Amino acid sequence: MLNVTRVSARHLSYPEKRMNVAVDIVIFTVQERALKVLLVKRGIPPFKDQLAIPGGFVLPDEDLDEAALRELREETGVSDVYLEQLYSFGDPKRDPRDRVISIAYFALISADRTLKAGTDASEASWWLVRRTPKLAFDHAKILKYALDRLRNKLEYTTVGFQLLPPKFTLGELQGVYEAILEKRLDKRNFRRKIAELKILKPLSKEYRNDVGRPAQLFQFVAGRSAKRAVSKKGQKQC
Amino acid sequence: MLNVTRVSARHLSYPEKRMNVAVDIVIFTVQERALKVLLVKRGIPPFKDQLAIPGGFVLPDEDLDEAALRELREETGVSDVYLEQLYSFGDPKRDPRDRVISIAYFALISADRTLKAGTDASEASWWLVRRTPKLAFDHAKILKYALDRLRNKLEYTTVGFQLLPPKFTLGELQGVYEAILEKRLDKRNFRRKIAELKILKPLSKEYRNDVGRPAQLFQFVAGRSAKRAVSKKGQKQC
DNA sequence: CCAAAAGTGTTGGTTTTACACCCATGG
DNA sequence: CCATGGGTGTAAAACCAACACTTTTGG
Repeated sequence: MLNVTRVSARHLSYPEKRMNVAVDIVIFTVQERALKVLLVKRGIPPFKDQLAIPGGFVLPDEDLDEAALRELREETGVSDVYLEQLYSFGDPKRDPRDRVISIAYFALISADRTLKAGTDASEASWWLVRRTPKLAFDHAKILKYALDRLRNKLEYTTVGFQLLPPKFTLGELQGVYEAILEKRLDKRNFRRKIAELKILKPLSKEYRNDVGRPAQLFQFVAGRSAKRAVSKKGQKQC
Repeated sequence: MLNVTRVSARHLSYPEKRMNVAVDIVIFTVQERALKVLLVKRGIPPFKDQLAIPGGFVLPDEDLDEAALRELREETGVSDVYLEQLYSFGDPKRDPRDRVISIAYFALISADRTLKAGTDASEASWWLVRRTPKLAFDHAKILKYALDRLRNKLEYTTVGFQLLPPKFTLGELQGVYEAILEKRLDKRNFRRKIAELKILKPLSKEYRNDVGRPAQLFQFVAGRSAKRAVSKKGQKQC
């Protein structure tokens, strides 16, 4: 409205060449206090026998999110997880055989979920994020991007809870944060911050004890908008 | 590494159907202390004669960023602007005629740049972000998404400077922030924050005076990594 | 009784907000 | 001399980081 500056613009027109569109999903979990990512071994070229982030092509009538969910189900047998679009990668040379645009997603699944066997020969397994081997395509770049995003989101949202089972202890929760941020956090400060968010309900009379004193179990209640989340930028590494 | 959980995974295979891939660019500027967005009137169906965000198809050998830059140049005659990928939209019905995946970008251009005439009949003009008419496709959603992102980035990065000419006053800078955040900021607090960033060089003996006392001109020096940027979450609206 | 993890408050430093007056120029 | 925007400091409140000991259980 209201402005006089005008320029001409090219007409939009339909192109000569269409492209392959895939979704690739960086699936994270935390096991044994370490952040892990699900990788599959490719059964076919290109990059046959190398490890890759799970993914697949978007079907003609599928929304991108649907495609990502479907792939996630196919690879892991799991639905109902946290899933978020990450970034799109479109280097014309990223697939050596044909042009493929990849819409990358990241997903968080809780450690208690065991993955069920899929339908074909490729196998998927969990790898320590810090010890991944060479990956197919530009998947190392995608993984790095996902990791950065996860770290950032941890500090201003409550995504971290997605990595835990429905009932968990504060120690486990802190373990998730420490695994992802790769630093130790102060227990008292951490608990104070979590408490301020008012998003945890203590389960009365429910405790867990492996070793040591039994810990109160909590449940995540998404309730209010979780403003300032758990962050500790400058906290000294213990 | 190290984990034993395994699931089968579908082979990746090349799909039957390819798709159209487009880039759409939300181009912002600040003029007269208001945030504006560049819209083009579509010359061809679908949505002929409606307003849309500028965009076009990705060419077969073009990276996504290149495609966005090219479109930006074609629509505005301007290169060398801030450009960032936003999100990808892929609802199968978003284009009524054929399936088109849109990779959305947002760009910031400084108010001093006048757009040069393009090469064909469609015309582009600046619209107040708060007063845009009905847009073609899902472009209203894309615009909203871009606006949210811009607001957020303003608070923890220095993107705001991209909306100003090379030389500017602190009043102008504050005006950009106020236009985007849609709230008044405290002058002294704003200036203190900017000063802490140490990213502005005062231009000695250079002043601007329209009305009132002449204001010192500054230059943006990208220099150091600009940690905590200008933010004022809970600042009282004056 | 030992080992292990759970649980719990206080203090000092830093950051953020609120707030008001004088200055230089043009008309 | 009036109108306009430029320029500047301080005090109170909120927030954040550092830090150590007691409790409960199992073995």
